[in-house]
Amino acid sequence: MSSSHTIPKNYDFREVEERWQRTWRDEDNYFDPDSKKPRFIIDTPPPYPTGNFHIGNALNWCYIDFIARYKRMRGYNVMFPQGWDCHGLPTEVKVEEIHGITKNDVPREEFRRLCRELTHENIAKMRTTLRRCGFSTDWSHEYITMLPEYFGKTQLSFLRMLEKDYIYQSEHPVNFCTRCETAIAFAEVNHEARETKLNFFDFDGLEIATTRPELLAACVAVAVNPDDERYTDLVGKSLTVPLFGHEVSVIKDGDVDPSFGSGAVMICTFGDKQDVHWWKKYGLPLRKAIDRKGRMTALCDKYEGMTAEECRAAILADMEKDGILKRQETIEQRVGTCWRCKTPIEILSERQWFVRIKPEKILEAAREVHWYPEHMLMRLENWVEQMEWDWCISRQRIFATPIPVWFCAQCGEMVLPDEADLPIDPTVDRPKHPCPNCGSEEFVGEDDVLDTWMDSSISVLNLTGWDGSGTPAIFPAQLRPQGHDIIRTWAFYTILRSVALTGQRPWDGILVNGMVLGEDGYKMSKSRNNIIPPETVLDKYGADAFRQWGAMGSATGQDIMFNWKDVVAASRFQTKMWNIIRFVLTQIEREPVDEAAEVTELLDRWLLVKLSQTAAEVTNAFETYQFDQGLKAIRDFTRNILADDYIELVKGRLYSDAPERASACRALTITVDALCRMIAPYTPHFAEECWSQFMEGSVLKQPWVDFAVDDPEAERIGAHVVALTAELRRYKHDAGLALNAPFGKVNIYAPERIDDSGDVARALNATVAWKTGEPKLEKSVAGVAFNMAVVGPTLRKQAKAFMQAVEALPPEAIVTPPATVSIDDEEVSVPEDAFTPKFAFSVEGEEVEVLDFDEVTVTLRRD
RNA sequence: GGGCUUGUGGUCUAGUCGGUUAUGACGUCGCCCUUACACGGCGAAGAUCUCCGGUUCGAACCCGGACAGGCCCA
Repeated sequence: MSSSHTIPKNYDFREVEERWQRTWRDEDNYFDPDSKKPRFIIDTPPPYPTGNFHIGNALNWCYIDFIARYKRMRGYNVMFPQGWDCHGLPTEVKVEEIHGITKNDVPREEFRRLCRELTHENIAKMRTTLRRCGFSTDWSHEYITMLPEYFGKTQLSFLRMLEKDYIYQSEHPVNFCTRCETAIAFAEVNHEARETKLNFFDFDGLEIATTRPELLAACVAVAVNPDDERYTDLVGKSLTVPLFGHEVSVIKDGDVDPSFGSGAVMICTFGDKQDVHWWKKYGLPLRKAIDRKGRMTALCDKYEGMTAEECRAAILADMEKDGILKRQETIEQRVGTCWRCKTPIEILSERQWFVRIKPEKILEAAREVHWYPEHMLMRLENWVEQMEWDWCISRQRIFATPIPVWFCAQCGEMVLPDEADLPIDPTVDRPKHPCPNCGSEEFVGEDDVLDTWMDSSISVLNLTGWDGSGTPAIFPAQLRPQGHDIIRTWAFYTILRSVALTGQRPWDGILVNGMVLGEDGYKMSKSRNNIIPPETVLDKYGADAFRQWGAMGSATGQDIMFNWKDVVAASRFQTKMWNIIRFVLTQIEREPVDEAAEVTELLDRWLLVKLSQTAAEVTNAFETYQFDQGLKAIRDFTRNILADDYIELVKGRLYSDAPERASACRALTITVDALCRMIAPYTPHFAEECWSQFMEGSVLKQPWVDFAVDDPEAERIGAHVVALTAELRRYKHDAGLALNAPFGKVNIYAPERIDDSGDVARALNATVAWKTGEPKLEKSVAGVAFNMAVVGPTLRKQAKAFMQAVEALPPEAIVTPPATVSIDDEEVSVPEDAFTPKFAFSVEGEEVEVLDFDEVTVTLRRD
């Protein structure tokens, strides 16, 4: 116990949080590789370093921090790393914007340098926010994917998967953004609704409807539904493509929707995924009409060099001129767009690198992982089961991990670097050996780079120390926390890579959190102007209040609406608890407290029972990642049990000089100690500050509450006393009396002897006499109360009739139930505890009021 | 079009292996500045638990359907 001191009247979160953040040392949060403690490795998401830590990230980090702090207190060796997923288009675009250049204006390496520079600045800003939130990050396990030590591992993983035939290159249709000039994966394609024109035109005598006339030059077939009687004669015939003149044949396929457009569809390479499907199925020729920059190719004759949009207008104009354009309809269409720049994607056939997808193996591993909440697994299953193409991992960009491959300029042989030399940049570095096939020393470096997910999908391998020589000793990790928006990307790719490189699942569990919506209920976005940066909340109410909001906003896994009210409520709870701390402190400092004092009095024992139940509830909540329930249990206990019930009842005893006050002081000390520990994962600064008023050292380094009190007698009788007091106070209130007004004489008749140490009398400002047995009152039975939990299951269909029969019984029979009652001439036995009588009281002589409360009868005479 | 998910007082929300009076917060109203706290205390009002049907003695909860919202995807 610390010596007597003054505790500030108000809790100043600004001063307190800043002070503790200065006091804590990073080393305390380091994962210890030599430790004998059980491990708890968290595969934290590496955010994209935009410079702003989004409130959605912050929610995710709150969860992670709750877990990390809880697990440390439980004696685990916790790894809570911080990664940064640096590569990718957004930074390239930002650099182009800042410096007023395009990526081709400066040498490749210079452009990369500018990207790295910006990224470092952004990371620095975001680190500040992380620290302000009070996250217990393990800064010794920070990783930055753009640094050689990380992307060298990305390259190593690439080579390993290439060896295992998981990676191959091939020409295949891919999603391509012509603005970014790069291939992208399906996961990066968004779908947007747009209005467009459906154009009906004469195709060599057949009416065809298309939304993409600019692809006419790429037309390779016309398809109709086999059951469509309009076109049965045409199948197998050949038609001449208007404006271009090449011949295509008419095929039949059940996928053609006869009710859409004219029922005849032209297949082009490639208008959409369906075209790719048919193209493969029927082995159709390939006609490339659009190039990587979105310009029409030489195949398009006079339209060559136009953009797709210009070409569309030109072709429609020409059709009109030739009189073959019949009509146009406006329709709503869903178009795939680039996730980053919103440009409609094209499907181009390109030589690209792919990762083979082996659905069964991925699903097998995914099912070994424990999913919280469980149903999120289904999202992954649905995604995996409907995948049609392999994962396209090559990108035609600059700021990314280079694909570590050269090709022999003479014979085309693929040449790989020595693993010891990684990382390499094949556009700068040269192979150390001549071509093993032809001996040539002329090489062409691969200038494609890797999809950013190739970096981030080995985060857990990196953390566990994977070096290509097998499965790391501390693999798999214990937990992956992430949002449900990236299940089909980050979670999916990580499982895929883990299976490919180690043959195992990457983690024991995955905790999927919801999205943070704005106060208006919509996803936060610039256009809606509903973005709230975490810093705004930190400035106004502090990190601990923000963290409480994160815990309480909604059940884990559900989307959570940002809500200032909840933040305010959180900060008020801190004020409330702070005042409790002040109260307890003044009481225990009044006289030196004997640490060995025993908790002897009824209500003190009752408090400890409730505390013990709360501790069990909070522990269970942490174990199942139900952070809202844990904090709710703490708040309920603190406000209702501790403040409103207990302290109000024992105040009088504490103010007195009664020897029994030592028992209350002891109970309060134990309670405050446990509360500080339990709330520490949620509000570390606040918990430290409270703890430091009483105890030495840091609460964060204390073991988790290990507190179980089993005292059924105190629990039962204490509950009676508390409820009884509440009833009597309500009575006082209803009678228009102040709660501390003198109240006269109260006789309480309970079935057993109760010793409340005089607490009730002091709380009510009354003379209280506890008695056993029944008061000498005249009472009459006024009704009956049924215990449905007994009546229902026992009597089932007869329940209703039974209740009617009981109600019809004479009063004595309700007080002393008969063995049976008759229902429809049948004798039905009366189950135990099926009902209790409701009494009405009448008193002769002295005028006393009677309160009937459970098994307890109270008579009172007001002064 | 498909998958997942949600629908509870004015607002947001808890809850449900089916059981008497449905949780809490904010808001509203009334009383109270009681030696921790007015950022407080005590109390009140306010919900046919989205709708329809089914199972059941009994449904907010289980089943079927409808409607509406959200997310992900085609």
